[in-house]
Amino acid sequence: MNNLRFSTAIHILVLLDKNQGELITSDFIAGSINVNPVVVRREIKLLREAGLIDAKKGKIGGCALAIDARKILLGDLYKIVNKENMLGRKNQPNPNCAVGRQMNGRLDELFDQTDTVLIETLNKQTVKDFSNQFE
Amino acid sequence: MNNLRFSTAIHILVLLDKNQGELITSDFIAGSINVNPVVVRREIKLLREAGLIDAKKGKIGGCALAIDARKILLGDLYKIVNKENMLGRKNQPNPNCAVGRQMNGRLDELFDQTDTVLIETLNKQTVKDFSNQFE
DNA sequence: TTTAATGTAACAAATTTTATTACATTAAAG
DNA sequence: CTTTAATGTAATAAAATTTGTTACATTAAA
Repeated sequence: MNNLRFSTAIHILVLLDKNQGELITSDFIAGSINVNPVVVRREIKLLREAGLIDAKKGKIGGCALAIDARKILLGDLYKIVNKENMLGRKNQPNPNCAVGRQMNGRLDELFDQTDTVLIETLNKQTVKDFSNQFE
Repeated sequence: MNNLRFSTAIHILVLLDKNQGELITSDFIAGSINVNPVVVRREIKLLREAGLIDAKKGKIGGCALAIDARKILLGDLYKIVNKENMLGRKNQPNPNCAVGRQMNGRLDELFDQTDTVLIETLNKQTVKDFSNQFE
């Protein structure tokens, strides 16, 4: 997770929460985050596919929350923007070594356990909880 | 944490635990992990600086655990090999936007909390616990 | 003195991440 | 029905990160 995806996604959702009832453009969002609008639209695509956001095309288009920010858990958001294990990747160890042969099986268990704890922890907070911290 | 560092480091420590009393070379370790020996030595450097490993130079050199594997917590290991936030990096938002201006402060809190929980979770297991899973 | 190891710097290659350009599509408004 | 302003997305470029490799200095045993 050495990227900007979680930060970008939560920034988008906070902006939409703070502007409920309006349609917000990706250019406006990009201006707040300070990244390229296409990067924002790529992130919005994922959030849309996950059912968090609705987008309207055409003139006077833009996007808005599809569900209440109180229903969006941060762990769910994390899962949308990150498909990898938190503890990173695995090597492809030597199968002729007893340790090497067993390593990835053990790491898979550890990685799964760790990801589960992380997501459960994040799920204790909603986007609304996070957004409410902003004045 | 989109890299091989944690997997590589724990692989090294398991090998050393499984070969207590011997000096193990970075070439042997590299053969088990299936990576370049210099990559192994780079990781060993960190583990050495953290006091987990001793290395002996010269002919019949190699490395060994400096402390008992039962004293090495996985959370401590994680901190040695990863200096970034688990949830990734932060943008440099627009300070002229009310949300953008506050975003990184809020993310810092969330990121710190999350890292703390992860590390505490990992600290429930030692390298020995992990190593004992290997036949 | 030779040999086999660590230690590390310097650089190359590969992969991942982000930025940019271009353009098709959509829908409102004149 | 044409213009305008937005999304949607593909293709590519650029930047940054990660891993691999080469080279060589240093160390210590034989």
